[in-house]
This record gives sequence, C-alpha cells and structure tokens, in this order.
Amino acid sequence: MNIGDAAQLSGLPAKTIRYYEDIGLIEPLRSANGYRSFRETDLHKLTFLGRARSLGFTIDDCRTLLTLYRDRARASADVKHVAQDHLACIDRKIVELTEMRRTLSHLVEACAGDDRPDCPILADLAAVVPGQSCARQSN
Amino acid sequence: MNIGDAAQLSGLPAKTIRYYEDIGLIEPLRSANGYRSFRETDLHKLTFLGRARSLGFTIDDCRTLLTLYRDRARASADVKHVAQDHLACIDRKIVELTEMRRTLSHLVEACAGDDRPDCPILADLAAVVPGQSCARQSN
DNA sequence: CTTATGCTTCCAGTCATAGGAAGGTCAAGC
DNA sequence: GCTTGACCTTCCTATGACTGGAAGCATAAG
Repeated sequence: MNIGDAAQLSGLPAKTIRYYEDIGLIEPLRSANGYRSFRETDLHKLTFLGRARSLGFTIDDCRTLLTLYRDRARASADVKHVAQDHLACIDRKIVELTEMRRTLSHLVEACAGDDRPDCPILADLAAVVPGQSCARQSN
Repeated sequence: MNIGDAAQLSGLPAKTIRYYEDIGLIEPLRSANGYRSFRETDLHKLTFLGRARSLGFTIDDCRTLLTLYRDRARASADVKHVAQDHLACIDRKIVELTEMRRTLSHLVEACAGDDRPDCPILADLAAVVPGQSCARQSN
C-alpha cells in the first residue's frame, strides 16, 4: 500500500505520515522503486496516532502509548497514568479558558459598540493590574 | 528605564520585549550606550500587550488593538468586533476540550489500572472508527 | 583592577506540521 | 513509442510566539 492509500485510510495527510516516519513513530517498508510500502500494522499505528492526537495527546505521549501498546506485558496502570495526566491537563485548560471567557464577555457586555471613542475593553486592557505577576500563559 | 526594569514592571521577559520591538509592536528609544530606553508609554503598551496576550489574543489581534488604542477617533464597535470574534474562538475551544474530556474520562474510568495487560484506553485508540474523516484538529 | 551583573546582537531551536520546488515512477491513451 | 497526468521521492523553508545560548560591550561594586 502506497502513502496515498495509507493517508486516505488513516485520515492523516501524507505530509504528516512522512513526518511521523521521520521522527521514528512508524517504520514502513520500501518498495523496489523507493516508495513507502505500508502494512496493516503500519496503518493500524497511523489510525492509533490520529485518534490519540485528536484527543490532544502530544507526540511524546503518543510515543509512550505506542510503546505500551506494543508491549504485551504492559500494565494497564501505566496507560491509565498517561491518560490521567492528560485529563488533568485538559481540565486546567478548560478552567483557564473559562476564566478568560468570563473576563472577556464582561468587557464585551460593557462596551457600547457604537461610534464613540470610549471603550471599556481598551480601558481595561490598558489598566495596570498591581499583582498580576503570574498572569502569563503557558500557551 | 532599561529593559530589565521594563521587564519587571510589565511582567514580560526581556526576551519577549525585544521580540515585540523586532516585530514592530513597540519602539523604545535608545540611550547613548545603545541600551533600549523605555518611556511611560512604552511600559503602558507592554502592560497592554501582556494583558491582551494573557486573554488569548494573538499578536495580530494585539497589533489591531494597539492601533485602535492609539487612534482617538476609533469606533468602539471595531474593538468590540475583535473581542467578540475572540470570544467565539474561545467558546469553540471550550467545546472541543469538553468533548475531549468526556471521551477520555470514559476511557479512564473503564480502565482497571492494575497489572493486567488489558486496557480499554489502548483498545479504543486502536479501534478503527469508520466515518471519522473530520476528526482531525486545527490545533 | 577584578568581578559580576546587565545590556547588545545574532543564530538556532521549539512543536507539529504545511507549502512548495525539483525530479523520479507508473498507468492510460494515442 | 510518446505524452499526459497523477503519484511518489527528498530537501528546504515557513508558521507563531517565543526561548536559549554564545560572543562581546557597559556599568557598578568592592
């Protein structure tokens, strides 16, 4: 199976698949003509990766999960641990975004949104908040 | 005022401040020795930027907001528009994350988390979902 | 005079790809 | 046999928003 089919079936762009090979997540065979040749197991891994990425796992998480997946003697506790860590991370992000949303929606509501030059949004953004040293984001 | 003080007062790393000058968000003066010299207005802008960034506005949003901020004849409607767009974007992210959280927490709950090799998390990640062509994320 | 801190510029790296150029391969149609 | 077009290859560059580090001045304290 060539990369095009693998892309179609896994739902990942060909570019991404090549990248995943580059960083050692998959190791497809090569045909005589130099084309990548994907086996069932490769496709399986790609689908796994696509799903894990769409759930927000980092590439590094994926590497760990793939190793655990291949390891028949793994403990499910290990996997659960990775997943729980990620869940906690998601929760933090949700809290952060909700906080952001609340602040911003207050500002939007307070803004008349007409032609007058006064704007509470800008006024607030410009206000020097005294103790905001930990307001920075991890992004 | 040198960059160190500006960093301290604005809460932004010096590196970030230099970067902001690089991309034209601020234009501090220069002392005779070549050091950047920050005025009140520069500090004001930096604080503005730090606050806007921590609310999740992109650098491009910040550029727009700074322009609107300097322009005394601006319409608050313009600002409101930028803010509302961003609010919608935040809402989308929250929905996405909540969805993710729900799926993942189901998986975590279903996982025994012991020494047995069976793990529903891995099983689900490996499962080929039939019509998942739009599962990919914008990141 | 030394030491230490602070400032400068410039170059490279991060993450997870995406875009595109230059060129080889393959199947179909004429 | 030849052309066309789709598909594949590698390699290089760009993204966003910084961060890290090296090499080299400037300045203050002891």
